[in-house]
Amino acid sequence: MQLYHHQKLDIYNSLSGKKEQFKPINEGHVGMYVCGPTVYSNVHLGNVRTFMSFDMIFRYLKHLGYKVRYVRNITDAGHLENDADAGEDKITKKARLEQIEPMEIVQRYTVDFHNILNTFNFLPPSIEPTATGHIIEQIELIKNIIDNGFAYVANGSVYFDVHKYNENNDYGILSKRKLDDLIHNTRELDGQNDKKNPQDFALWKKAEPQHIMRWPSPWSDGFPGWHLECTAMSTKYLGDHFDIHGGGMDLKFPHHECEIAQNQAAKGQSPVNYWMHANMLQLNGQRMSKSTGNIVNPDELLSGNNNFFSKAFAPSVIRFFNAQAHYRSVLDLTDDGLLSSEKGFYRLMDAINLLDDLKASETSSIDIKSWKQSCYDAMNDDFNSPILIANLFEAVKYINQVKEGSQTLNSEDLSLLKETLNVFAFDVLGLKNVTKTDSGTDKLSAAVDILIKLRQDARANKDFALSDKIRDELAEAGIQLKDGKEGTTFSLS
RNA sequence: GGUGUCGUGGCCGAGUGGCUAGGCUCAGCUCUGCAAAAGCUGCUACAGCGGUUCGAAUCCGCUCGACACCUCCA
Repeated sequence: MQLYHHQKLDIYNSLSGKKEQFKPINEGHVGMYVCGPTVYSNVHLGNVRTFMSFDMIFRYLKHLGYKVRYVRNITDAGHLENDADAGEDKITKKARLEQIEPMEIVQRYTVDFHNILNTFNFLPPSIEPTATGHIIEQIELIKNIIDNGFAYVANGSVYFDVHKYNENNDYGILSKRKLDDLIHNTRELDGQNDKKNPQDFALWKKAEPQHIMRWPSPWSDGFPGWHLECTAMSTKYLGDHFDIHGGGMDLKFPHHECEIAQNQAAKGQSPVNYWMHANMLQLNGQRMSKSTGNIVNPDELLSGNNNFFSKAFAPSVIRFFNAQAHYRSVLDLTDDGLLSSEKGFYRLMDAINLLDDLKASETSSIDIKSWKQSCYDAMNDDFNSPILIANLFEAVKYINQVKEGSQTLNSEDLSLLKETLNVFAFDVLGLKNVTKTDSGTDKLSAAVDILIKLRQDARANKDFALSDKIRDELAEAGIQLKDGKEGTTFSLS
């Protein structure tokens, strides 16, 4: 009996604007697609936040017992930068500047992306397809859309006919826009001469002579339009209709709106049951942006090598910080915020590490079973990780109280508490148990234990000058002693 | 200009038509030789102005403000 049979999960669906009970198309199986990065530069920290949220969602679905196929693509084909650039795409442009092959750029930043995600303890997706590996599928899709009358060829390029589509379909169903409003509010842009209407978007773009990335097609040597790859790859691996599609809030329009239109036009059905959108990450109250300099890269955040933060932060601290906000809320990255999360994170880890030392009693004075269910209730409510964390801190209180002797747990509840904490802190939230003590070596802790013993002896002899000297000098060296009822422990600061 | 999200205590950040979110900070107490750590206690907020209601921070309207999208962006 899998957990999902008795844990009722609600998901906020951007399509309906409501929380809905999650019911997969095939019982026990979940198909989830998340729009991945464009690998033409180092991965953006905001991008990392989005993937971190979906990593947590992936982890929780798996924990519930679902067999999840999680597809997250790599966009390596290059998107049109803008129409004024006459078809030159971002990847080509960067390659030209650095005098190397486009695929060399792609390779470099794909490796960077994976390194960063590994550092943050991400689970790998089930499939990580690349856009360049699915050119044939994209061409086939375009043929379907043309055959069904929703696209037209113009000067070697193919465009999706939004106005035609909107006659019997709702272009704007996801982003809650009206085509009429779009018509009245679209700016005049150059280089759109081939399009019938400015709202139309490219399915295939003819390559200019200087364009290096190009593939043959029935219409021209060129490259696919930038919404098409996700339709091609999601349906190839998850089917024409699948459970969950995720991405950043800013992809809702036009990207995801176009995916719906493409799928509807090519396959006659809307592709996705549950659309999920993660919110933006800000830096000191402002959007991150290269042009204003208000930006920090993931590796700069981890190394402390930046102008925004007072110190380096461990990957798990950043994960914890992220999980303290709901995935649908804007999160503001600040030094104060990270520092306070860091303290809380280590307090949680210290408590978890105390578990093995706790002594079981005959009876329990705390209702661990209902505490455990409240952890599930939090996650079942649209993956509410902040409430989950509030519950984890309840457990911190329990652990410390049992240690102090003001509460008791029997051995059954003690192992249930331990098991549940491990599940949520490590399996679901993806934290790593990096305690301050763990950062030392066995030899260090043996040495500190000797000093602790010497200090005990000094205290027993009322030689407080010596005992305080040991304590204070260790503190100066970054080793903090903690006196408890059961003896003295230490942590590194 | 259009569309959408939102505005919570010293800070961060959940939630919700009547019942303590949680974290960090701060104060007091317990423990301690003194501290630290840990525990306990306290600090009772929901932008402003109207309205609906027995009752609203939670629903509605307006005002102000923030953010996102509308143009590459997670």
